[in-house]
Amino acid sequence: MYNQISASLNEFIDNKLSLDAGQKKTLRKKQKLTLSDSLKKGHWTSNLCLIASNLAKINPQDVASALIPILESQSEIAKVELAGPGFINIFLTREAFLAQLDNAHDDPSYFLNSSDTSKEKIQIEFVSANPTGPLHVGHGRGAAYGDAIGRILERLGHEVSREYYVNDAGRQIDILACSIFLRKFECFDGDQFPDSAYKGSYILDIADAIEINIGITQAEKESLIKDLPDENEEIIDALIKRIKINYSDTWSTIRDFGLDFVIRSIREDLTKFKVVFDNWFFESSLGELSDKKSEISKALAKVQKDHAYEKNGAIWLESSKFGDDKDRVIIREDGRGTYLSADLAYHRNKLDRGFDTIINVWGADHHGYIKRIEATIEAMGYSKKQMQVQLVQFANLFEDGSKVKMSTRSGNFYTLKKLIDDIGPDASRFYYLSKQADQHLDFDIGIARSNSKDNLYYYIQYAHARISSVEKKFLELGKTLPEKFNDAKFENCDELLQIALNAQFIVKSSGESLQPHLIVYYLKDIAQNFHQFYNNVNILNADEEHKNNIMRTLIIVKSVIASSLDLLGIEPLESM
RNA sequence: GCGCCUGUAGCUCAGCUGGAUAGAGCAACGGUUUUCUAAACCGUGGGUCAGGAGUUCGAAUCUCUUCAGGCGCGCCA
Repeated sequence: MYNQISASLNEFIDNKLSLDAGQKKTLRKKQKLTLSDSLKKGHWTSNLCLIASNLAKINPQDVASALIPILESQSEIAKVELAGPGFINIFLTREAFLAQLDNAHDDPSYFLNSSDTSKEKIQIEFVSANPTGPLHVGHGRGAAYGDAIGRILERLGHEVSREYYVNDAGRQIDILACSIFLRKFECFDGDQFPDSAYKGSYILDIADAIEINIGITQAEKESLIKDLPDENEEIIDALIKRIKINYSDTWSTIRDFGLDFVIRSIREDLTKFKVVFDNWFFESSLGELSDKKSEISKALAKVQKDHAYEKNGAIWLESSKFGDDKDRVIIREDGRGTYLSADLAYHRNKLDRGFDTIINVWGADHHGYIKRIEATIEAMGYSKKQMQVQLVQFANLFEDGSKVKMSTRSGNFYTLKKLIDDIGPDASRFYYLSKQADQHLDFDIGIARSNSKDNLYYYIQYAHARISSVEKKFLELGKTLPEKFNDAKFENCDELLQIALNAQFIVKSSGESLQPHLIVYYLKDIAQNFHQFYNNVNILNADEEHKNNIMRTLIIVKSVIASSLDLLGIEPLESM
């Protein structure tokens, strides 16, 4: 019906209104046909008359009086009313209303038109946490978000590739290797261990796990930690340098082992969280700047030719010419590349892989980096419109009303694994997704864990479980579940069905805006309406002639809840 | 200083490509179980949508401004 009414409205605009071409175009774009939010306003609502009257400076009633007879002549439409400031409320016949539901249930894209389902190749890069330690609860939000928009975009017909960018080159990895080395050979007494090294207990686990035949003597240890600089960051750099020079074989063994260990544990945590990546892209695969044939060298050479210059011994990218606030160093004075240079090569690699759109999910603290990377993309000759950055804000964890303290420095932080073990992957995902991603989230573990009525997650699951239970009992009576609505006049289901119809529109707008929280709120809405219905209608004891439509309603609501939860990566519960 | 984000009921938040009386959950108070799961439902109270100005037939929504809060502004990653 949506497409049919839309077509009638567009035809009306084209043929029956005296507007110029530009106005008609505006009108077609601005007019909206939406599901009415209350059945008192009919089944469908259009604002066409309001917009048209605005453009043509005529009374909305005059537009309506021309439009209404056209709509009412259609056999599926029972009546059309002009209401409020100029809305058109369309009331369908019962047969047409119920037919929409059967159709939408059979075809999950029933209300989407062809332009909505045009296939795009979309890449989503998310999490991408540095492989220097376990994922913490902050990463969990990005993981839940990236995976959910992936599922939503797939539902809308797009081809989605999920990627994790592994920063396995650079200083932090050196710090990781150094930290393991120091623990492995117990170079420091417990409280002397440098603050600038990673102090988390996982470093000890890695040190325990690694098997190295050679050891180092007490004298060697002493000389290693002798005459260290005063400043924290300098201490770790000095240690790295000394170990690399004196123990190069052991260093690379430890480095490779540690990196592999951390990446494996990250992957395990994500798998537990039901987030699976199609591709793990290693920064190291871009090669070294010293190798002229490496991918990073080639990428840099390309921009260097036209959009870079030398200043103070470093090579600068003219990013300010492409919208950045200032120019940026891509090759340092000492000849090493910057983080941006690797990222530049990485983005070139991604864009060359033929995606229509690449989506970068970043922590919100990186928002200052957006202009820079956009400028880099433009400088390389691509369009920044191909890339979309989605920011994810930090999540604050609360327990019993007080904030859970987290200190990354000391290694004393709340890990994602702990959260999943605590409340399960599904409830975690649900709460992560319960608020717009780019805004601060207060995540109350106490509530998420509780069986109390303020736990919204269970409120929704309970609706699904209740329907499952009724279905089971219905089948136990030896009946079969209906596959269509019949023509019964029973209308108690209609409010609930009207909401069920909205599912496809919610998925569409949540995909277009990349906002999964719209689905969370929709789930709350439909669950609430179901619970009301359940309390009002004694389902299994209802009149036989009504029972068909009631059961059909429940099947549809259950399927809408299940498929909406699926978009969030959550398994519906059959019983509670 | 510059840039981005936020300010809606006591609390946590929806609503923001302008539209019909501003919503929900929790908290408070009062009800509902001989009946399919009471992790539910019903009812009552609660708002100058931070303040001000502007655009419009119409503003929580758009523009400007003030105030309050968060974040970012490296030859770090």
